[in-house]
Amino acid sequence: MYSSELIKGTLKTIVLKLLADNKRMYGYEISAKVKDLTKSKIQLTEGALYPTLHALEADGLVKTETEYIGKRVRKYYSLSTTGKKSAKEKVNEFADFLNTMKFLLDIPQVAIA
Amino acid sequence: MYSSELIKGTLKTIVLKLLADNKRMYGYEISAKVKDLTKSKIQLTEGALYPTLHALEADGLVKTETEYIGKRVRKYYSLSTTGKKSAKEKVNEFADFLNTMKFLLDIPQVAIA
DNA sequence: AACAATACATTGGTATCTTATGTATTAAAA
DNA sequence: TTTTAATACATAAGATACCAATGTATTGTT
Repeated sequence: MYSSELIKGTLKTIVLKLLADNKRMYGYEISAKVKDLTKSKIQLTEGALYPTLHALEADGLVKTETEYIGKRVRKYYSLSTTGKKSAKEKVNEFADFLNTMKFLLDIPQVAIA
Repeated sequence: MYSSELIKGTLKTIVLKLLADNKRMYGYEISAKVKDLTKSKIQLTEGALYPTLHALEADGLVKTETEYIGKRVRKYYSLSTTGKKSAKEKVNEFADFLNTMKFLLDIPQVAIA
């Protein structure tokens, strides 16, 4: 787990990227996927995730379809056309930022785990 | 310039790293150095920088000496023993975070500029 | 029967930033 | 020479994005 400030500003990028790769996902699935992919180093809290998903929807970047699994509701999110464009932009911007920070903090190349 | 969310949570790490490399620096110098090193991609605002420096001082991570250049005041910051330790930890944590994000966002290796 | 996991959501609080404003000195440009 | 830009500090108000806590309800596991 990283100190909480670090995650700030990356949540939307993470969500958009996952949706770009997976076509449609629901909230709980997104948080589980992130936890899994990061070996629990990043764990999205519900208080952060759901408001973010709602904001993405309000901005027209994602659309939703609600389904019932038995009696339990499940809300699927998928990227709109604008969302697909935004996903690429956000990931590219982060890639650029990553390189800038690596240079600024003099961080050496690390082998891919 | 990156969208403002991205920078969030990185300011302390940047300041500590610069002080680790330069022994002592003053506020204006820090912001100028960051702007220079990042080709203006990261520009620290005064409203963010000065409160951060004061917080680092309050936490005992940096110490200060005030000097006068003519009639103009200049406040130098340098790392305390705790600050040196903290600088290494923060940079290491951020390096780890960058690798996690690189994997999560599927960002390819980029040639060093 | 009780607990953990699944699945949604909201509220209150905090940290961290941006924007704007303020003061003052010094150097450069018009 | 006067005005603008750069140097150098600082604070206040407001926005944003998050965390922690709480809530509801269903389903699977012990």
